[in-house]
Amino acid sequence: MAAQKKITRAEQKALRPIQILDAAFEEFVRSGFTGTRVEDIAERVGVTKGTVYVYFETKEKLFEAMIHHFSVPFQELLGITEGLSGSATDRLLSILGLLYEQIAEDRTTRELTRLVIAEGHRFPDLIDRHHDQFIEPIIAKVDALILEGVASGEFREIPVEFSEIVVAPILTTTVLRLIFDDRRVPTPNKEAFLRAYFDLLLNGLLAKN
Amino acid sequence: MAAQKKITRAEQKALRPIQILDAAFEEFVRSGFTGTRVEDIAERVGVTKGTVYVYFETKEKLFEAMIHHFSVPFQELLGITEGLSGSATDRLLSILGLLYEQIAEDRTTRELTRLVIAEGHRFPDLIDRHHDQFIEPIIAKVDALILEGVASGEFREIPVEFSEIVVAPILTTTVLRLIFDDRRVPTPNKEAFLRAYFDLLLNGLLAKN
DNA sequence: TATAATTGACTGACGCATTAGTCAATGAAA
DNA sequence: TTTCATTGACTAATGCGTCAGTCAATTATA
Repeated sequence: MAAQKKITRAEQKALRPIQILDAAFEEFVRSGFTGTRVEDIAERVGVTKGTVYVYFETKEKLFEAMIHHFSVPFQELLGITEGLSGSATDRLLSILGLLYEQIAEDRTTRELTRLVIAEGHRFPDLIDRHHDQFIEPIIAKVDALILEGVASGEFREIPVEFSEIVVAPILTTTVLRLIFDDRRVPTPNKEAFLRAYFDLLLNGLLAKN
Repeated sequence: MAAQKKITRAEQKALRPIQILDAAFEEFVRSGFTGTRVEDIAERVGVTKGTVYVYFETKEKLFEAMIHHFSVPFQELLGITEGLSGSATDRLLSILGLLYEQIAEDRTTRELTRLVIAEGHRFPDLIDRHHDQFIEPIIAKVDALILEGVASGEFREIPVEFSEIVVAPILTTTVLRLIFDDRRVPTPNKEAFLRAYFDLLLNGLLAKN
C-alpha cells in the first residue's frame, strides 16, 4: 500500500547521525545529561548502544554535537530582521514579535534554554556559545533600534545598558512555560499577550495625559 | 584563641540534619540530582556516607527535604508587604523592589529556581509547591495592586491576566545571572536597574506628551 | 540471471568503574 | 560501664565504553 521507499545502506548510514541527534535531544531534555542513558537514546532510534558509539566518541561529545545541531536554525532569524522598514516603533515591535515566536513559542529553543540553565556548569563552552550567538545579538539589535528611536524623537531617552528589560517578557514566558508547561499556568494566547506587552512597553502603566 | 564552644553529643546530633541539608544544597546546585554523590555531601559536612543515611532514608528524600528547608524563608516576604501604605504606585514599586532583592539578588532563591527548571521532571511535587508558594502569590499580589491603581485612577486599564509582564524584568535578571553568573554578562547595579525598570514600567517608551 | 565473495553497519555480551544503600563493629561521651 | 553517633567495608545494581562476531546488502564472477 504505502509507497515503499527503497533505502540503500549508504542512505541509511547518512541518516543515522541525525536520527541519533534527534533522539539525544529528547532524552537529554527529559533526564538531563547525567540522568540520560546512552542505551535509551539508541532504543529511541531503534538500534543498540554500540551503534551510537560508531557515530559519536563519548556521551559528552554526543551532547555537544546535539546542542550544536539544534542551535543552528535560530541564527537565521537575525538575518531576516535586516530587511525591515518603517518607524523605529514598527521595527522594534516586529522584531519583538519574531523573538516571541522563536523563543517563547518554539519548543526546541525553550528546551535548549533549559539545558543551558541545567547543564551550563558541566559544559562551559555551551554558556559561551549561548551568549555569543543568542543573548548578545538580541541585546545588540534591541539596543540599536532603541537608539534609532531616540535619535528620531520617537522614544524617550532611556538607559540603553538595560535593554534586557525590554525583552524580559519574552524570556519570562519562556521560563514559565519551561517550568509549568501547560499545567498550572496556561499558555498565553499569542495575540492577546503581544497586545498587552506592546501596550505596556510603549505607553507605560500611569494614567496621566 | 577562638572561644572553644563546648558542644555536647546531643547538640551535635541536633545540628547534623541542618549541616547535611546545607551541604546537600551546594552539591545538588553544583551537579544536579543524578550527578551528585551522597558521599560528596557527607564529605562537605565532614562525616561519611553512613551518617547521611542515619538522618535521611534515600537520596530522593534528602533532595526533597533540602528543597523544603530552603523554600521556607521566602514565604515571610509576602507577609511583610501587608503593612505598606501610600499610593498604589508607591506600594507596587515597593513590592517590586523587595521581589528584586529576594529573587534576583538572593543566591538561594536563584539556585532554587535553577533546580526547579532542571529537576522539575523528576520531582513533580516540586513544581506544584513552587507554583503554590511562589509564582501564584506573587502574581496575585501584583494583580491586586494593579486593580487598586486602576480603581483609584492612577493606572490605565491593562489586561490583568498578563501581570507576569510587570514582574518579567525580575525573573529575567534571575535567569541571566543563573546562566552567566558574573562572567560575560555583568551583574546590574541595583539602584540604576530599578530606576530604569520603574521608569519604563510607569512611563513607557514613547516620547509623546 | 544466478551464485559466490566481500563488505561494513550493527550487535550484544563483557570489562571496568562508579555509587546507592546496609550493617556489624567501634570508640568517645555520658 | 553503658549508650549511641559514627564508621567504612561490603553488596548489589547501574551504566559507560569496547570489540570480536554476525548477517544483510552490495559487488564481482560465471
